[in-house]
Amino acid sequence: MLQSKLFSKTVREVPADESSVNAKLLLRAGFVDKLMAGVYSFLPLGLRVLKKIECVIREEMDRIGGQELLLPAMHPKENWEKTGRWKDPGREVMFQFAGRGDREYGLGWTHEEIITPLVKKFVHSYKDLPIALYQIQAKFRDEPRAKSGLLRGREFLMKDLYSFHLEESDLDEFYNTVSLAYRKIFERLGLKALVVEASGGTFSKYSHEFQVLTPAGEDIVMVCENNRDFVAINKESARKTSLKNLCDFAQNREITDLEAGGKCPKCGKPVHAERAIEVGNIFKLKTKYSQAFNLAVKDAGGKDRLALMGCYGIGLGRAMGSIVEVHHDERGIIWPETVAPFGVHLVALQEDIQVRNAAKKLYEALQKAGVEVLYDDCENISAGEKLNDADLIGIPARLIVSEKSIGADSAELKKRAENTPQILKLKDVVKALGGSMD
RNA sequence: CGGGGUGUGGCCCAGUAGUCUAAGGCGCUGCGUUCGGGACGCAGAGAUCGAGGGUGCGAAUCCCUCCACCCCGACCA
Repeated sequence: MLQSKLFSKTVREVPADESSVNAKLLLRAGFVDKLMAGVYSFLPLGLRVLKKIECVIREEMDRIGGQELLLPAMHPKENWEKTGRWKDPGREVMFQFAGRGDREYGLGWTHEEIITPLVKKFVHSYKDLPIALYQIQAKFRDEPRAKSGLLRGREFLMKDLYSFHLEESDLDEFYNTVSLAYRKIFERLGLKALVVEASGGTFSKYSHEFQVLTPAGEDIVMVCENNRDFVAINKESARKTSLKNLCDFAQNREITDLEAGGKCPKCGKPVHAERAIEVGNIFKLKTKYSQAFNLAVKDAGGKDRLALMGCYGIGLGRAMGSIVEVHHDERGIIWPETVAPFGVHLVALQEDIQVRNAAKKLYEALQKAGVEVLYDDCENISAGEKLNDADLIGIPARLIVSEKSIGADSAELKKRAENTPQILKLKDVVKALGGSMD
């Protein structure tokens, strides 16, 4: 991609009304635009990141046997009346409106009311179970207070997976499988997630949240200092703690009666209170919705049995915002390679014709080699400005071509998070970036 | 929904004891000079001062109502 053709531009001034790190950086760097509180447009740069996140999630969902589908965003009132959620909590969180002939509709803020009757149409026998269906789609929630940039929105992309089982043991096993898949997803996204016991809220009593520790978070989690994930997150304590005897205790403050400094009920070590953002969660719904829609299947003995359900969500925009909260410095974003909008940022530092030619050659060679490259070919822009923009945008690898480097028949390859560049001969650049010349 | 804050060209803002050509910076357009960490000169374009109402000869500025955005709290898969 030629940067001179890129739709969005970086801006120098911090947006007036934003204080969250992710909002400031994503807006300044041109990844997103705010339409209103909690509702954002994803610009070309931001959409690339969102798609990368989507891709990671899709891969892991497919890997555990999930089948992707796409449900409607607009729902008829009737489905929601079946579960009683048109009034409560529908009245608070659901955008509801009337169409032609006063027929009432709502925008989906979750999809149990749609997926359950859908599954009922196709699944009649225990032989059809288990089944796991997921979608990646916009959710709408009339939040009392949208806030913190992408972290809490009124319209946001979410991956929601629903599973259906005959036996409880099968639900339990799949719940576990999803939990492991989620760990993998967040790891791939560059997010160190803590698995936390939580209340099921309006959904169920059985749930776990995947929490990323950050001061930007809105939850407080109580975590045992010997917690496996917590130890892994805090590298310092990891060195001190032996890897044996690790604990798995962590609870959302909403459901715990522990206080900071209290003793872990599992291992007796002190418990810490940490601020965190919930990037994913998993629930066992059991028969709550299969009952409402009478989703029953014949078991091997010919008897009708209600399907057992689980549901599992990840907010993509929230994940993106969380990544920025965790991966940035005073200069800008530092994207993990897995979600960076481009693999490398090629910067031609001067107007000099030799520099231009060398940069253009590199650009073409890299593209040919399958490397995603953003080429800053902008003219009449000072070196400092280009470098600052590159820092802000945060592509993890940067390739600088300049009068200096060209004299040595080389380019500088620099990691976004590091200061010292690696000097490479032009012919070796493509290889260094993981491409090959043919 | 309670509390606090803010609304002035695309962006950041000055101006709020009332005087009408609303200041500056960024960005944008043109010309020239620059070119390794946010360059410079000259010349330009661009504003229903959040909205509606009111009081004045006169309102960005005073009064009333409303709206939006941000933050804290409540709430929250």
